[in-house]
Amino acid sequence: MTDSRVSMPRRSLPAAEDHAARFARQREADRTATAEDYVELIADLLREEGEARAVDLSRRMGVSQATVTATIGRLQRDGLVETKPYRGLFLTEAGTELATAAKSRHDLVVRFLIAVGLDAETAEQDAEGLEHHASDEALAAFARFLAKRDDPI
Amino acid sequence: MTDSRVSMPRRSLPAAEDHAARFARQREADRTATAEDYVELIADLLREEGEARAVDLSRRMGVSQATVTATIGRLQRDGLVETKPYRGLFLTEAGTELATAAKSRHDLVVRFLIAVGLDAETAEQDAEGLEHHASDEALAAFARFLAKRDDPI
DNA sequence: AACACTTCTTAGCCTAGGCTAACTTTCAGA
DNA sequence: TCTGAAAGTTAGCCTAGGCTAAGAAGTGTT
Ligand SMILES: [Mn+2]
Ligand SMILES: [Mn+2]
Ligand SMILES: [Mn+2]
Ligand SMILES: [Mn+2]
Repeated sequence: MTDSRVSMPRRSLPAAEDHAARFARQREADRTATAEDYVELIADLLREEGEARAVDLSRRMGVSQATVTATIGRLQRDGLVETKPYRGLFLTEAGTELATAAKSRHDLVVRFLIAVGLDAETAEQDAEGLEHHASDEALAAFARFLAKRDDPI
Repeated sequence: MTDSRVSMPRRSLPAAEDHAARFARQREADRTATAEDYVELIADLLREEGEARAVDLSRRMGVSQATVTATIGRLQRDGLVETKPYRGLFLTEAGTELATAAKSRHDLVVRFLIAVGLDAETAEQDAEGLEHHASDEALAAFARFLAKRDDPI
C-alpha cells in the first residue's frame, strides 16, 4: 500500500520484513546477554580471585542467590558452566570461549568509548549494555577508530 | 575479603556494589527498551502512513498480533498509548515525548555509527539495540564527535 | 443486506529472569 | 567436637514477552 509514484519520497520506514529482521536480531542479542555477562564475570573472578562462588555472582550481579542458582542452572543446561557446590563455578570449553569473546568485546567497547570522550566509569557502565548489541562490523569499526587514533600517520 | 595490602594490584574487578549498580542499570534499560521501540514505531507510522495499526506493528516488529495486543495493553496501562480498535493506535502526551526522545536518540546513534565507518543498513541494525544502552553522556560524546567531524576547525 | 476478508481479542501455554522465605549443607572457629 | 554463620538449594510466587489456535468484530464490495 506504499505510494511509489514519487521516486524518493519521505522513505523513513524500511520494508516490513527488513524492519522485523532488525528487531529479531535485537531480541536474539537480549537472550544471550545474560549468559555472556555471567561467563565473563565467572572468568574474571577465576582469574582475579582464584575462584568464582555463586554468592559472589549474587553480590556482583546485584541479584539474589536464588536467581543465581536458577541462572547457573540454565548455563549448565546449555553446556557453559560446571558447578562444584561450595567449591565454586567453572567454565566449560564453550563457556571459556564465550567468556573470552565477551571480555575482548567488552574491553574494546570500553576503550572505544573512552577514546570518544567518555570518562572511565561511564564507559564501563555503558559498555556493560552496549557490548551485547554491537555487531562484528561495528566492533571492527571501533577497532579501526582506535588504531587510527593511536597511529595518526 | 579483598586484599588491600598492595597499593595498585591487578584491580580489574570494581567494588561489588558498583559492579551491581552497572548491571542494575542495564536491566532497567532492558525493561524500557520495548516501550521505546513501540512508541517510536507508532510515531513513525503515524507520520509516514497517517495511521498506526496493530497489524502493522505486528509485521514490522516481527511478532504475532497476540503479542502486540498484550504489549499495547502494557503501554496503555503505563499511559503511553491509546487505542481505537480498527482505527489504530495513538500516543498520549507522555508517549509522544518518549517517542520523540527515542527517535532523536536513534537517529543520533545511526549518524554516529555511519560517521565511524558503518554502512547505513548495519548502522540501522545496530542502532536498534545500542540506542537503549547509551547513557546521556555517551550520546553527548557522540554528538560532539559528529559536530567536530562536520566542523573540523 | 450478505459475505468474505481483515483486524483484533481471548484463552491457554511457554521461558527467562526476577523475588522471598525456608530449608539443607558445609565450613571454621571456639 | 560442636555449633553458628555462610553458602547453596528448593518451593512458590511474579512479570515481561513470546507463541498458537480460535473466535469476535469491523469493513468493504458486490
Ligand atoms: Mn554486559
Ligand atoms: Mn561485559
Ligand atoms: Mn530499539
Ligand atoms: Mn529505535
